[in-house]
Amino acid sequence: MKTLSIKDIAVKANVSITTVSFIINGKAKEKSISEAVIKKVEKIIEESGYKPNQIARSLRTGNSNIIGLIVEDISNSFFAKIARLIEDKAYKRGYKIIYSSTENNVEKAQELINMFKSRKVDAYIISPVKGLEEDIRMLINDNKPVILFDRNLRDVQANYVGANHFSASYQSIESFIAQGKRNIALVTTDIDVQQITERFEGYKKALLDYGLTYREELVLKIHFNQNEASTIDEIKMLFNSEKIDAVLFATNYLAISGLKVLKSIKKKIGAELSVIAYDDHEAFELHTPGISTVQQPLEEIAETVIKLLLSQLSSKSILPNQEVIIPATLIIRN
Amino acid sequence: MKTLSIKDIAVKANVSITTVSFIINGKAKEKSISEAVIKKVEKIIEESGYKPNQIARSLRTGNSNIIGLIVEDISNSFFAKIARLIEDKAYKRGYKIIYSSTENNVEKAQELINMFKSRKVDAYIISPVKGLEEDIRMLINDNKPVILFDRNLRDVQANYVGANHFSASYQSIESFIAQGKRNIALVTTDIDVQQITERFEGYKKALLDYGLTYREELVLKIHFNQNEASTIDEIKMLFNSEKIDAVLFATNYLAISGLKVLKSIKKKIGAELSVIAYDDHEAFELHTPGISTVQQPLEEIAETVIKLLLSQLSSKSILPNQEVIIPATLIIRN
DNA sequence: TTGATGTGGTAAAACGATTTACTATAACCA
DNA sequence: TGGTTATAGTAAATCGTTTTACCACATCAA
Repeated sequence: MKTLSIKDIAVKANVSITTVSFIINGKAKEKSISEAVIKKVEKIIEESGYKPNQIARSLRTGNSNIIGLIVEDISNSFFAKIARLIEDKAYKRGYKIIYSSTENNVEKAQELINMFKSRKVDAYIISPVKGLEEDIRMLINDNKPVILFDRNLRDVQANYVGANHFSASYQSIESFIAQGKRNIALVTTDIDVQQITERFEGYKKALLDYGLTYREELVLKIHFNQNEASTIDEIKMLFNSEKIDAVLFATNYLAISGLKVLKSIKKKIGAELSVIAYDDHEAFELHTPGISTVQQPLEEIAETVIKLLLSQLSSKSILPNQEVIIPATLIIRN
Repeated sequence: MKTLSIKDIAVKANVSITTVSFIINGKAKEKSISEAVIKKVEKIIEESGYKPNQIARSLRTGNSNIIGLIVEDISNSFFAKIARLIEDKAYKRGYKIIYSSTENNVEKAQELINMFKSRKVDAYIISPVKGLEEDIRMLINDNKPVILFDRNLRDVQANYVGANHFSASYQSIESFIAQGKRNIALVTTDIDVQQITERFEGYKKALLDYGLTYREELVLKIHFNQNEASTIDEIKMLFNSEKIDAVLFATNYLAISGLKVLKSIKKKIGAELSVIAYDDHEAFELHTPGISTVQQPLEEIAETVIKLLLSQLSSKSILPNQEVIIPATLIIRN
């Protein structure tokens, strides 16, 4: 069974292709097609189950009603949840989402952008990698709406939606200090994006503001792409070699590795050791005792991203870039 | 900056469009294009950064090098991980993946299939929903490779890759019985797909084989699309009204809700209550005590799916359907 | 009666590639 | 010599839409 084309419909209805096209695209009235013809054609379309070929349509119009979403790793629960929320919201507005993971790898990210470009996606939502600046600038030059989220790039002017990482991190450390903690460690990654450096800056600033000294040996920077076993080893070393009474994990997957370490070395979380994890995860709520976390407002981030994107898509002129910083909240559990 | 077309390259190189196309598609040799021309054109392509328009290409060739992946919910860690693995493997073979979630909703699933169809995806990987039989049959009639995974549909002949749910569930119950448990509950969902019914059958069969009676009031079927709060309420009721010394949760998200309940009603997991969760999750390893789980071999499932798919894609003739059942393993933790 | 305006529609170009069928010349060889 | 084959390449059709420019006829106002 060959798939039907607009031509088949035109033949069946005994009208021109043009007429069918106008009807499909809701331009019938405006193009003064009679009510009778509209009805007839619509009936035939309905009965035959004809669906326009989106590829042909995209080729002609240059757009696709598709939004490309590029994240670091779709299997990370933070991104998976954001992706799902964005997908839902976009879907309701008639846009489809296609997504892919960069694995924090510039080349892969560039390839993805190229793939999306050659598929003529209408807009991009990107959680960027350092090194992608030029590619993103080209998209913007091309007049494609681009929204960065989760992490910003200093050297590129674009729309951005993200949490206030500095202040969330600062508050976390403040809360440790309020509990009387003095030996506060930070386990973070070595990826050089604003989101991560801000968390680091917040940590540092809070220490200094409260008269504590910043000690390099209490900060562990895990190499991004390494396997979990090595991460666990490094964290284990940190805990074995330093006296630590509080620790902030800068990402949820680091916190998970960290909790595994604590479990294995039988270090109890509680009075003698406080833990805060960045980005919530089911495991933290269920953990005994509950693990305090910095919660990013996923729903709000997704909604803001989509809103920004749609306003760009629907406006003829180029809108000024917006940076939306949404507060993250510290959830204390125990 | 307008994007370049094959015509621009042809003009620059002073050859015909045909020649450029042959070179791009590696058919230069076969079509006897001289080495000199090949070099020249390749240089120009390289320098100009020309990338073929995939939309035009798809329109002409009728395929897209894209595989459509349809899952229940991309934010569920099981699907997110499978998706990521499939994405990686497909990517290495030159295929891109686009994915979307059905939310276990037939209409949404149908819409997704239609969207993929009109984008001419080359093949489909589907974790199906009951009610999708006819749509899947149409894809197969259309000669598109289709692989079902995670769940099978009885009324449709297709390739299928999944774990041995019956036996995993049976073994879980066996292990409870070996520990001397007698009041064994099952918390499952009401979605009517083979995967879920098999888990239920395994539960039932094991009870009967070991001389225990199947008691309906120990089986809780949670309505699929309900919010977590109601789920928690129902599970709480189950634990409050029945004497239970072991429980099997048929999905990881149900187990997470269940663990929240146990935590809130302060029921300790251990000697007096054993728990097994279906599909692993970070939270289970970290939980104190560790939660035993049925682990599906994600890597193997993904690999099998892709292998099956690629063999279909590359074979001219239609291959017979295959059903690959992969054993799941019970991981005992405490 | 003429020019403008409205109504109801269509033919054909365009989007950017792939692919089929063709041409022109050279080389070969019997 | 002429017929065949190889070499090097191209023109044009095609995929399925959207959109521009146009046509034919009717109506209306001046």
